[in-house]
Amino acid sequence: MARLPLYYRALLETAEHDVDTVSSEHLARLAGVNAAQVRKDLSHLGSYGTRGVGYEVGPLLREIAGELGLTHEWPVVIVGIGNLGRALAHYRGFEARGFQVVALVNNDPTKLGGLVDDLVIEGVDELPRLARERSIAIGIIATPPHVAQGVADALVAAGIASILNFAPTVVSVPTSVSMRKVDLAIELQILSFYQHHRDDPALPPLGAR
Amino acid sequence: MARLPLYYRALLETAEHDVDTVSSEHLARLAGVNAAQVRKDLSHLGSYGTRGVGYEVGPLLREIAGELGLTHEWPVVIVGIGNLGRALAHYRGFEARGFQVVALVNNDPTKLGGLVDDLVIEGVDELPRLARERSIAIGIIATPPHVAQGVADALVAAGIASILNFAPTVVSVPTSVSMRKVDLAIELQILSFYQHHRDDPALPPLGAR
DNA sequence: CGGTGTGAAGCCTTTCACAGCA
DNA sequence: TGCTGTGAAAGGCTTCACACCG
Repeated sequence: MARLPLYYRALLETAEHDVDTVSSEHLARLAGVNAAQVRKDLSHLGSYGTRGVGYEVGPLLREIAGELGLTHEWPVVIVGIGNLGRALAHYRGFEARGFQVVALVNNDPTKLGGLVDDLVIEGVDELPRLARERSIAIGIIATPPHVAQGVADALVAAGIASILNFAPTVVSVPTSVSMRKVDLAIELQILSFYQHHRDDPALPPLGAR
Repeated sequence: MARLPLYYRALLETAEHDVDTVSSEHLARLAGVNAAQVRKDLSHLGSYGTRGVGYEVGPLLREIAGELGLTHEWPVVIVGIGNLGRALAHYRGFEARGFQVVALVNNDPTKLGGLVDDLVIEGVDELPRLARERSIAIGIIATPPHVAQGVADALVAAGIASILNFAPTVVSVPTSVSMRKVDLAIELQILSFYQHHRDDPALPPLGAR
């Protein structure tokens, strides 16, 4: 159900335009997917559509928010306060979507105790306490690759079971933990691959990618 | 072939350890995928393995680098110099992988002409000239969502056919252009979804995700 | 033997097509 | 009539299993 957030965003936009009903086709265009897929996805949530009319924006928004667990704030810790970590700490898009950065962790002694906005940078060994005191459920790894596995282990040991990993390395976690990866260099390499194979007849047309 | 960069990174690591032969199983562990998959993927590049022995690290590395188009530097332009854009401009992981940020673009008049490292921030209308003079093939969009579509159009008009989009909105480009998306809020929402449905028996076990 | 290369099976996701309801 | 909800078909990707080779 990785598409629910897309529908959610699309519905928020339509709600802003004071539209209170959308067809699967309209929603599909906004989310950039197929209309049949929208209907199938939404049917899994129960019947929120009216045949011949479409879906009611308000109720559907509430249903999806509930499904995604967006009815309350999620406290987040960022580990690794380099360029990327600092940028993520400042990123407005998180709070707008219900995620609040409540702790910063970095083991570099020169940064320890420093401030980013109102947050003190703390050591990795403070993770268990921070996680407990601030009810942290999500950790973001923005460290160099060679310490990422250790950080992941520390997050797991602190009871944080959802991890977003920006470090360009393979990190393994217990199956009870969910982890998502964002690897910027790999994204560029994939672009480079297609750029390099432009006009390669053996490749599927670009529209299909 | 979105896994080639993973193999590439894994092979670089083994090369550092002065190992010159790897089995598909070893490579699979390093890349975090299935061994059969490694063999199938690599067989598409031709036969670089020796039965009973494994794959020769050096030749395989060169072959993959060639396939990914990593034999030369790729000049990159970053559009949108907010927190994220600035962090990306500083990000070391790009240059280490053959991508060089050669231009910064931002339309905010208060930032125009400013410097980030040695690069001058230029206006969007300079894109065609920059793309031509600096042979830019890849553009990164790190703007707020409401201007992302316009920026994408400008990139395409400037002849840039590979785009990495960080703006949290759906952007459409001609089928001749390849675009990849990284949406940080959506990644967190997906984590939130699984966190919210933890212990939900209707869901597949976490290991399968 | 050990490990690659690969047909075939299995699985999961997407798309089609249309019945059925407002 | 218009659009949802959904079985069935199609397609793509992953995994298995094993023949074959060094």
